[in-house]
Amino acid sequence: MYEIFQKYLDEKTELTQAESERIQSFAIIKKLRKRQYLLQEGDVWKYDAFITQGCVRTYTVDEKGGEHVNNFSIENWWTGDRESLMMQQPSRFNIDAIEDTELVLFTHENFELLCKEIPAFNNMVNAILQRSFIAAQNRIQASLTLTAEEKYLNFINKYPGFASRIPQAMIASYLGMTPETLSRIRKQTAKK
Amino acid sequence: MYEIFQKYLDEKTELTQAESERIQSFAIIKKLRKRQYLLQEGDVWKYDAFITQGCVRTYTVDEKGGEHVNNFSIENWWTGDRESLMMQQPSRFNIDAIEDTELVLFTHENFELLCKEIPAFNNMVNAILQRSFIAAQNRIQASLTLTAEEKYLNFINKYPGFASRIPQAMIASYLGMTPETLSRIRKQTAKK
DNA sequence: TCAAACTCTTGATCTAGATCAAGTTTTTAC
DNA sequence: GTAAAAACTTGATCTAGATCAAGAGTTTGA
Repeated sequence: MYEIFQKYLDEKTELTQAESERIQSFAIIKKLRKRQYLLQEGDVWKYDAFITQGCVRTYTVDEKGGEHVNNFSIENWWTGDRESLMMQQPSRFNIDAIEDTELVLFTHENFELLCKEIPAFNNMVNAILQRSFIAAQNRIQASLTLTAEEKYLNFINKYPGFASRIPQAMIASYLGMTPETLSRIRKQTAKK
Repeated sequence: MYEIFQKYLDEKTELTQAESERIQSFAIIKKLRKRQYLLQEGDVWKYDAFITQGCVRTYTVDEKGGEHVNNFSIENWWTGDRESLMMQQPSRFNIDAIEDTELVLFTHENFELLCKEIPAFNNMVNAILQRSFIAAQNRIQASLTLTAEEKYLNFINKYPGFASRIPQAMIASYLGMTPETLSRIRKQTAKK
């Protein structure tokens, strides 16, 4: 499934044949079964990871055992724990597969090497980071200003297709509400 | 007050004399009085802005006129609206000064030029963005998992010094609660 | 220097969404 | 194919925090 990542690169950057090959030479293909962990709380995250197929969630577990979903990532997105990676510290997050998933991994060492060697690659990485940051800001904004119902409508509007492949309870958690509340909201909005 | 920005650069990067001068040649010094806008909703943001002195808030206004504070930025931090800047679209945010404030501005054109010309500068900018993203992720995490009281304690722990220079009502808004609730929490926690 | 305008506190009441508890439906795994 | 486990719904009740209201500081600016 490396072709999917290659296609992504081709869309986002202009690379020479040699550069493309250099990138591919570092790529590690990884497959996850549904429920399988990519990262477990307490481990140090060491990769840059691109999803070519499937869906993954990033979440924390509180003292009472409750799970809080921070993020979903699907094909053509990146995943991982930047904080753990940058600070070389144990992660507070778990990442596991919601569906059978395929990824392209780079060790961060190799990834940084690619960023240094290939300016176009570095620029692409920075552009992605910009967009991730903007998305995070918008999410904070939404959490401060929207009601539960508005958060849900905003979510399905922004990420159509997610609702059908991700269990409702996880979406509820991502939106900061209980599964019961989301169920009632869905019933409400279906009527309209 | 450019020296403060120069000091920041010296701490974060290794620049030649010529590079430092090149950067300074693009710098625009801007002063804001308390309450003065740096950016108003509907305008397109065109700068990269570093605060050398003072404090600024980024906020939105909802249909009912309620203000929602997204961010505070103080000296040695950056501010602005990345989304408006990147997409060249009217901003949904207002930014105004909580105290008399001094900034160093770069037009985004010049800023990008500096990034291209000076790799060390580009690297610094990317490192800042990384940290901003991590901070945003942590804020999302906190908003999903913490109670009102925990959010406040987390805030004063993370940003000691902010509480004394920013009006309580704005902090309450930033934390996603009403001023009344924050006032009661402070009374509560003072007792302990 | 003093009135107007903010800022913060405190109390009473209300409500969106949480929690608790049972079903019902769907998926999974042998 | 079917039993067990997940996933979802629905109802009853509860509660953290919101809203409304009024008073007590504190700042501000002419």
